Amino acid sequence: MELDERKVTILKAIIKNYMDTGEPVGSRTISKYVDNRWSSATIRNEMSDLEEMGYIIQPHTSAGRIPSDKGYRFYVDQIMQEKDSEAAEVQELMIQRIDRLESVLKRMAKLLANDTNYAALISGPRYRQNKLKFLQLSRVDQDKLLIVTVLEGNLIKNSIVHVKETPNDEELLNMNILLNSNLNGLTIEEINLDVISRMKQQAGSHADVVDLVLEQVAEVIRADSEDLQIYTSGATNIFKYPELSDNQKASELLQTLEHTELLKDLVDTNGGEEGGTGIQVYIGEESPVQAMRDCSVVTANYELGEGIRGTIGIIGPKRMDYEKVLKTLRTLMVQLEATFKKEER
Amino acid sequence: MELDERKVTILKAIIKNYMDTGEPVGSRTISKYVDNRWSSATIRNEMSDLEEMGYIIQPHTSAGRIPSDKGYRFYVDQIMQEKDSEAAEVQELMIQRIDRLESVLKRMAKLLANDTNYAALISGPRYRQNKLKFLQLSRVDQDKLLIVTVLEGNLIKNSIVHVKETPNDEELLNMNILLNSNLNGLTIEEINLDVISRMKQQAGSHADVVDLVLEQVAEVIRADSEDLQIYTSGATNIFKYPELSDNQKASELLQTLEHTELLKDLVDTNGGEEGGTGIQVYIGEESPVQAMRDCSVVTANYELGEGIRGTIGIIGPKRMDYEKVLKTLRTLMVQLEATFKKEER
DNA sequence: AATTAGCACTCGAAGAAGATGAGTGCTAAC
DNA sequence: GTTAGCACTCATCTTCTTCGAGTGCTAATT
Repeated sequence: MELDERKVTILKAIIKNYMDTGEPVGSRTISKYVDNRWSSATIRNEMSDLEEMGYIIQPHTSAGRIPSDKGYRFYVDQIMQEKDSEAAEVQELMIQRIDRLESVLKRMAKLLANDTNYAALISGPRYRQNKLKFLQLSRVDQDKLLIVTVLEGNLIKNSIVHVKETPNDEELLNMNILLNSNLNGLTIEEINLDVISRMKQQAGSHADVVDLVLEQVAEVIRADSEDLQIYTSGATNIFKYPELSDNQKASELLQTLEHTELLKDLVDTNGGEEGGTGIQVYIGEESPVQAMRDCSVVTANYELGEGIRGTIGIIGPKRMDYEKVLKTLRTLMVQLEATFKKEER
Repeated sequence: MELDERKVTILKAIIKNYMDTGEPVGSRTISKYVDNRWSSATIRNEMSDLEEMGYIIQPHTSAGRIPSDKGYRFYVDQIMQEKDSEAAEVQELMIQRIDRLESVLKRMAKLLANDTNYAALISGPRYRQNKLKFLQLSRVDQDKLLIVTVLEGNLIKNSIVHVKETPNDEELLNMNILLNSNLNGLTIEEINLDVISRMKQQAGSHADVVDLVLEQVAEVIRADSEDLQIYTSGATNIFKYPELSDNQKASELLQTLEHTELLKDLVDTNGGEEGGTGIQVYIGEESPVQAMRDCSVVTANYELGEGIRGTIGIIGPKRMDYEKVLKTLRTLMVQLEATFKKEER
């Protein structure tokens, strides 16, 4: 059997209606929806076909139909084809200042959740193969040294180490020159024994400090690439959708959103490979995350230059407003990247 | 009427039983619980008295009794009096290293939630009237300066500013000396026009950089004292308690936990004034947060020296295991402060 | 051949009626 | 002061009924 034009019209009508109400929709409703172009009986026949083809489902014998995963998939694929020109108006994307990327991302998640009424998720960027750009030692106390580590991409990390005795100002100055001239531009893998021993030699009486500093630098870089930061917002929005808010499901979903390690699968996938917008839609069973099998998940990858990339995601009911979500995400990505570029300028 | 010994025994028995089961407890249950020391009829009479006195409540005529807020209050007050000597064993409080206080606090909230099976909340420390300890300018790019600001209490903040042209190394060195000699030990209020104009004069050709730096410093300090960080963990634990997990209540409570601004009242209160352990117990209606009127909330204030203080909180059902929670909190506080001191050493 | 009106049928949801039993209050006896 | 005994209450569970939205099928119509 083929999906002729009338079937498509009816399928879309079913999906649209179900999106609004969340209730199974019957043949008479559709008949009215299409201005009685066809009678309810005709619609019934068509619906019967559509069900046989797997696009819609009857929850029980005497209920209307709801879209199946396949039905949503068809709908979404259609939307994705239509290039929407107009951008969604994202409320107040006045990111006044990137003080810390983290805070921008958090605010962005909040914005998204508020704007869409679904749950939003955003992963902090991963910095791969990052290079050292700049190191600075300073004395902050009698026995404490502050190490500021700047990585490629202007990622800044601080650490404080304790030493028996801090070098004096001149020695510090020399150490800073020593560290920077030896280490700048190296990735952590490139800092090998050879480099280290040469530095120690040059450091003379303060070789122990070199050790401490290197240890810290290694830890800073490792910590950053290891624990993936994921921020969520609007998780409780799911209570707005009856089909998700029964206790069992809501509990599972919220628990998943609370434990970021369970969200890795969502964020790890490199959706950008298709070269398109990098936006992916997972409907129901398609989701890589167990607890989201009753939801739809839309993810988008952002890239802030120099391989710094992360993921934004929206989690909502299967009947989410895909059109709006896709638009909003696209707009947001553009703005995020633009804001970042401007700041980097 | 007086609370004689038998009434107290029975009241405690009711509370203990209710804590375990979450179901109203009847006279026969209690009778068995006290090894038939008194018959169910006697218990009934006593229960009738206890109800009249407001310590227990009958949800409906033919149900057992449950403790009222007043009943819990009595019980908790008794526990608080008994000085428990033995410390609770808090799982694996091996905080290997304070890399960033933030991450320690997050982990601690997680720990607490796991350990108690209630929701945990922890507020980042507030730094009041903070003094500048150290400033450092470095060049990281052609047109970018890195400003590292260290405040009293070793709170470190970074910011990057754009300048038309960075000073050369020697000028930078001089500027650092200038900034530190003029600003160290001052609070933001103390940086007045007088100080600023004097510095600008001394800075000569790079007076504009001084402006930029001061602006950043002001912002860093302001941002930090303004937005109070609150981390929550184990929010979904509330689904473990039927009396809290009906959709209405759970939704409200979770929403409150998601919006940190609603938690301010819990964290702002300065419970330490009584001079004791600084632990406070809010039972039901006593809670300052609307959505927690059906819960109990236990908060404790920690202090990490130099006026850096914050709050830890546990949110659970009224029938929470107060004894355990109090013990755990006390232990945790001691350990947190000890860890911090050691690290500061 | 496609469409539609008509009708019997299905089945979940909501409500009513009754059965169950845990738990109480009260009284009278110990 | 304590306890046994008993009538009474009332939430909960089960069963039964009603109701109606929605279907599938058939026969008539275009």
